[in-house]
Amino acid sequence: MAKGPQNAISPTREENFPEWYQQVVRAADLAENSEVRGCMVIKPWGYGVWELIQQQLDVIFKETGHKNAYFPLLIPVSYLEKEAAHVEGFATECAVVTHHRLELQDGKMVPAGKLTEPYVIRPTSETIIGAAFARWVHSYRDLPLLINQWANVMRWEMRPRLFLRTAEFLWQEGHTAHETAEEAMVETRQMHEVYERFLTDHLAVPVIAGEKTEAERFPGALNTFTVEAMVQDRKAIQAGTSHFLGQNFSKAAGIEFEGREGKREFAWTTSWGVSTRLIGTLLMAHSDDDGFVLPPRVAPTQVVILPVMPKPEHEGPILEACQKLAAELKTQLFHGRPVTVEIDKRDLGGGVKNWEWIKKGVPVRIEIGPRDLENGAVALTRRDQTPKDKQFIPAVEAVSGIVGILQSIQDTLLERAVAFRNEHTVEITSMDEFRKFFTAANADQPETHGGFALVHWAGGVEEEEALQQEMKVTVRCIPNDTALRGGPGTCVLTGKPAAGRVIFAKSY
RNA sequence: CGGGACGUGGCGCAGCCUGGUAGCGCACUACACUGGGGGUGUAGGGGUCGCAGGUUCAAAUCCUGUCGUCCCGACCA
Repeated sequence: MAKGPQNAISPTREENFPEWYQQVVRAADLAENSEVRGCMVIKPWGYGVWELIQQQLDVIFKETGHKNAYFPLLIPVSYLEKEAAHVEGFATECAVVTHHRLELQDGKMVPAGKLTEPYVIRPTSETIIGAAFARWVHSYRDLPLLINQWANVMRWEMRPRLFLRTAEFLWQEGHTAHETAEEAMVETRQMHEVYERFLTDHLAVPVIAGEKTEAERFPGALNTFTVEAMVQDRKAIQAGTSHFLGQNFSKAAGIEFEGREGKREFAWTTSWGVSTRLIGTLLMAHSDDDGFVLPPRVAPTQVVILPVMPKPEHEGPILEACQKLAAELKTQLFHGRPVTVEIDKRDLGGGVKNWEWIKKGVPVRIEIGPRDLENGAVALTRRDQTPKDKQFIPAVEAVSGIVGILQSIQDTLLERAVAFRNEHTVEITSMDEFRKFFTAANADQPETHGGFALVHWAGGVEEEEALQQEMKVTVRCIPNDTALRGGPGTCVLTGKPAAGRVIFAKSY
């Protein structure tokens, strides 16, 4: 029994958060960088998490009346020109396709067959979906149009980070068109609430839901709603946005219909999306210095069974017991789905397997050895507790109790995240305090500092940009929650009357 | 795109300053002993040093360019 490092991940969160993040992604076998700049290979364990996110969100989308469809990857450049603010927002990060053929010249493949009109690889699909909507909508009877697309998009980011900001990423983008502004706003808010609920109930990540200020709004949108999570370095991460696009995109794309009064009207559109960034959010919200910690609802495997077979003669009976237990566990339903179980039969020694699963973040590990077989017991360990907190319980209890245990882990993760966020959310009433809160004591090697600051705010785009310049903080949102929002007060910067508080934070 | 660091077997690194064709730890393979916190021993396999040029009798080591990665900034799901 050699002693290893105390934690499986080095450096720890405290020592170097960005590096810790990279190490967890790798240790948990979630993804790796590929040979293509800024693009990642999502490995089975990471993709398994995405599949669960997808499946569960998809159910909610369908429940709320949406249907899936698929639109082209390539968008004619001219489409982007139609909405001024939109082009400006995305122009600098578009990958452009200019040719449609390769020819061999001097042993090298060179592009040939220049396209008359170049395409961009979609950075988002408002424009091309808008063009389709324009063809589909003729009458108010065709509305609302409620469409969702699961797709990949590409944004040529300057500084990619696995899951958080990759050049290509997977997401879903909802696009809807409505007869009236009110209806479109109801839709926008509905999806905003769906995201809030999903993050909280499924990912165990508490969020502050609210509206973006003008400075942070989606290019071309009239209102943007966001759910903002706090991760363990106390920064904010925008986890899902819903946009009320007004008639900007319908005018640009020509989504017109004949209204009830017989007049031509432009539709009111919305769009909303979440991406594989959710996996990065999950990771930074829950993981510890031993690796990934998965909320059971999105764990590709919820229970791993580790056979302990000191002698060859144990193999038969123990594997049999493992299979029996696995079969029984699978009869249990957790949130409507059979508990997912894997038996790790690999011939690896001692704690090696155990630590692998710890690093991958599997919610429950169950060991079955010869002693347990005699006692009809199993050794159960939860990922939300330390590896030492192993409990020996009768096998039947493991089966009957598994759903409760999974739910308990799910709840614990949420509680911890809520506690962490509350601990680092402060009300601030002066610029001195504000600067102090958002300034690291050690500028060269900034320690973890800051958090969410609730402040009265009456500033505009310019003031926000100034603060971003000065200390990298931005208004994350104007919270919906009236308790957070509070009553009227005095703007911390300008001294002008402010309607309520906003959340400031440094962000990803 | 601006500032900084770096690219040597799967991973982490040394070697580079003072050029002479590659080394360490972990991982991997086999066998044995082990086996409920990642164990031990023995024997092995694997790299031409990101890529492209240049200097040189000779380059991982020097020069130029380029691509990529990481951190900070600007931009962003």
